[in-house]
Amino acid sequence: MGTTQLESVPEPKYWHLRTVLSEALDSEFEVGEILPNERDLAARFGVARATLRQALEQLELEGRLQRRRGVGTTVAPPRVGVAVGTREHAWPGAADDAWQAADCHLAAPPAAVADVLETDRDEPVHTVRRSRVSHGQPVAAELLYVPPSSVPDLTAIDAPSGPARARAVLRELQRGDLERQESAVELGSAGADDAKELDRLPGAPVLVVTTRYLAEGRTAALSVATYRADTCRLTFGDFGDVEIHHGPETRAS
Amino acid sequence: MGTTQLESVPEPKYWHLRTVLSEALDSEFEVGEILPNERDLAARFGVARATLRQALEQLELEGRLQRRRGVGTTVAPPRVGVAVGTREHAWPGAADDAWQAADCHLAAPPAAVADVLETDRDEPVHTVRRSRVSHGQPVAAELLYVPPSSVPDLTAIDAPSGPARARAVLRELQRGDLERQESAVELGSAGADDAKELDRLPGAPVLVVTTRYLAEGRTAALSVATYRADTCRLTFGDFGDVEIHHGPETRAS
DNA sequence: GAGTGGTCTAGACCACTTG
DNA sequence: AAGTGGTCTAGACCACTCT
Repeated sequence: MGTTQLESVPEPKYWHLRTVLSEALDSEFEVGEILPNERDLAARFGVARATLRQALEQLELEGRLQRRRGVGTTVAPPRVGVAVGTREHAWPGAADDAWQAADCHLAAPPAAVADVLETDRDEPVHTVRRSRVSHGQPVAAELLYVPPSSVPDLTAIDAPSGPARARAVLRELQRGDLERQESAVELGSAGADDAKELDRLPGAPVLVVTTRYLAEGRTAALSVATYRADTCRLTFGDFGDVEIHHGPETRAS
Repeated sequence: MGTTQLESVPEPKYWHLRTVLSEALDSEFEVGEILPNERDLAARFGVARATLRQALEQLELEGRLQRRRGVGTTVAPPRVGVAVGTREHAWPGAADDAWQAADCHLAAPPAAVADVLETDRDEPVHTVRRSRVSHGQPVAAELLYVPPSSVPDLTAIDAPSGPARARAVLRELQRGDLERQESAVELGSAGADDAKELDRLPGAPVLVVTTRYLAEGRTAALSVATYRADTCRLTFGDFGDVEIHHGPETRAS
């Protein structure tokens, strides 16, 4: 008698809300459109703001919504496909790659990285910081670890750090005939530094792509890249412009 | 002057808590060990339970903790590497694959799937449901869509559905000389059905792997698999037993 | 300064597992 | 029955972005 009708199955309110909102997004909203604010929405659905927020968080995780403090909640565009497994787009130093070298310095890497690179734990390696932009939005932040032995011809003349140095390291690495790469993808949360670079809050979900580049049977470099999980769909192979997944309801029968 | 000291940088409490707990997990806890319950932990740190829970949720997202209703919170083992991009483990119908065919029926797929398969939207396709188990734990649930044209020699004699039928479809698909596959990975949340199969609650974070199998230049089958994001690290290539990422703090310098 | 989302609280009740 | 994590509430205040 109050709003609509009681559920015999005690489905959580926030989950039901998520479904209702998801359908509303499909039928009644355009990409980029601004939703009513959280207090209004909560009142409209007769729930506490915390409950409404739980539903919005789900939808944001699924890439359906975008929320910005001080601004509002907008309908997100479909996720952009980001090529991760191809030589053209992802190999360090490729000509037309979408990466922008930001900085480089020589330092001892984390122990786990040194183990993979098979260097001594306190041996300094070139550490290149890059960021990747797609459609005008920052989508990834990367740290690339390059042992000096992988770039033997690197001249020590230039500035020891800075973007120019980063490009030089990448160029030399590219000359070393990279054979293949092995990648792993897992879920993580953005640290304070990554969050700032990705224009997100700390703790934002990211897809962590760890890639090992192999040359002549050994590990020539190691990359740890964090991609914005809300806006990115990582593609391996040429799975470029296909869009399939759109929430759990995809699998009707 | 109450507990410890005020932060000049207004770092959120839950984020600080996450860091403190993360370090405690590294130094003071063993894998599988049970943490104190949420009410005790919240009291110990002098925060509301909701705030404590926010920190625990982060850690669970990062694969550090495992929480089960009615039981408690335990320290999670390192994520298991799950091969996704190799012929041996991931191709449908491979001999030693880790998949277990659960069911199969003939039905019209979602419109987006039909578009990729280049079939008519109301043309029924074989829909195989499989689940993947690793180390005794369910890690993935998959729906595999196979157009009848990809399995021309499939006999219509056997039962039209059920595990046996599923295996028959996979076997015939395998005979069709799959050439290569293209995959995409994105973050999603488990629907009610997937959640149950993965032993999680609805809305649990999952890595959605969409794979297109190609044979003779056309799409022979399409797979949509949801992997538990908390326990899985997806590997492409032979990136098997390497473990690197361990929270945002990995990138010390 | 007004309006937005982000954080935090203190409490309640529910669903589930286990002894 | 007791103990756990999961859901929900009603309110407060903060950080941020706009105008």
